[in-house]
Amino acid sequence: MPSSCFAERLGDFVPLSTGERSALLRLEERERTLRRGATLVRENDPAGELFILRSGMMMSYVILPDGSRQILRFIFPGDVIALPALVFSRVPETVGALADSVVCPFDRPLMTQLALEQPRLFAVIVAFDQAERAMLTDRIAALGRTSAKARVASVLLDVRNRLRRLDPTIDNSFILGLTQEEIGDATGLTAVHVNRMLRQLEDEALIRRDSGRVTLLDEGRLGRSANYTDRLAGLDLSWLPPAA
Amino acid sequence: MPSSCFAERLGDFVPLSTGERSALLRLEERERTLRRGATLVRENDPAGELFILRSGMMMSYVILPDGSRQILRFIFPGDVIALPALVFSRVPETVGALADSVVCPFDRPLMTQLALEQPRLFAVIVAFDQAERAMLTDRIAALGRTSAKARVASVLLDVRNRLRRLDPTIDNSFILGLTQEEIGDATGLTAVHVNRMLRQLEDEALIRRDSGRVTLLDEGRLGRSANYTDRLAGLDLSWLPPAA
DNA sequence: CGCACATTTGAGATACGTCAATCGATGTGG
DNA sequence: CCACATCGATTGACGTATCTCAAATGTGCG
Repeated sequence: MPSSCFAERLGDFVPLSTGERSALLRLEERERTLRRGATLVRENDPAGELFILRSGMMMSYVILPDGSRQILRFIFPGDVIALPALVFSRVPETVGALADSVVCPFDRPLMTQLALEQPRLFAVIVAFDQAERAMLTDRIAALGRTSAKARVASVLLDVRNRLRRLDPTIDNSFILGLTQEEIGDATGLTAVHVNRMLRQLEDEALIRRDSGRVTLLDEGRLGRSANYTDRLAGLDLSWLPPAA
Repeated sequence: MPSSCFAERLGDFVPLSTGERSALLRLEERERTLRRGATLVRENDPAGELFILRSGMMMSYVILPDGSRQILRFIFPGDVIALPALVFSRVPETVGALADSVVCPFDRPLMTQLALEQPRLFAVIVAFDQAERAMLTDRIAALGRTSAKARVASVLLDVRNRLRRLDPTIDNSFILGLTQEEIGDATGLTAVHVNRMLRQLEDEALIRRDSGRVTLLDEGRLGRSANYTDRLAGLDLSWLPPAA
């Protein structure tokens, strides 16, 4: 059976039946390639397709009236893209590629069908969405009540943890893949100030940097100062009935 | 048939069958009363029950290590409380009462059962949750990229719109029901600065205030300066199959 | 080899926070 | 019914985290 990156990810958390796996495969029949910088869907576009990210790294963001950008989430392989498009007539967020990426587009009705015919599977998708919701609230707390340094640290930890989930090989050292301006747009800061915060983290021996590669030198202290929680690690799917 | 405030709310968006209404009623068989200031669930409590707010006004929030508080969302009658508890073993947010309130507690398995036996209904609940997700991302954008004045204005608009959905009588004048400290904890500001922003909004003839009552004097200008979107108004549930 | 873009650093401006005091409303015990 | 405590709103003076503007220094890519 061909592999579904979505099924692989869900399978890390709950066992999936053959029927469920093949239902998931139907979501990944097509492919589209995006170069870094490309836009997949634009805010206010009529909602048409949903996507699953197969490889690369993407982000969703909004542009405010004054032209500034707020990045809402980083998107990694196995994530569902534009789930909100399921319930809005116009998509509420722009989605763009942070690195060369491959997505699998599928039509909204396919997800509806899955909701009605594979309720267990749909419940798993909802569970992941809740984990993501928790990440959004963490970000709200970070933006509202933590320092610039903490917010930058939290982005570093977040990206590292998401990358490690895809490649358990990754330890404390990884390629960030974000410009300082992108970090700033995610944390509500200026690129200039992000730079100063990175330098400070480096001066305090919390991280090391060379040419795009970041090494976390004291993860414990970093995590505490950033008030960081890995939400995917806290998921509890034991309430799901066994696979059909 | 007795009324379910949850069914009433969903019924504003999609027609519900008799069977669906009675399934929803099972979620509201019990009641618990809370006084203003009372805590319903506390962050890190083991996840047990979910709730539907029947009357009053509540909030969810987190307390950061330095003792500061970030309010994540305001909760109004008909809202599901602690949905994240469905998928986490420990609840990620504290929920407390902003006004004397009545909630209907129900056990997690009841929601699971609903997910599996009433997929259409569950899809509606997911849709509402997506609307709420959009409100969270709006708040992220507000915290990250808008001025203190805009954030305060956006809270005013948000509360007014939510209240109006419950009582269409409400026009531009309403009882806010929040202290300035609570507004600050929602917007990432200090109570002192919230006060100054309210005064500025008043000086600019955007709002009027007397003793807890707020009147929006220029909703258009207020909405633009706050970059506010009513997410519930943008919901599109036409993709749902007809009621069983 | 040169151009676009990201990073880095400095100097000065500002939005928002902190601290502190006053005032009014509400409630409570004596 | 009053004295007093409490809590929220208000305002002023001052401190500081972060932004803005500007220029220099890399750095990958055609």
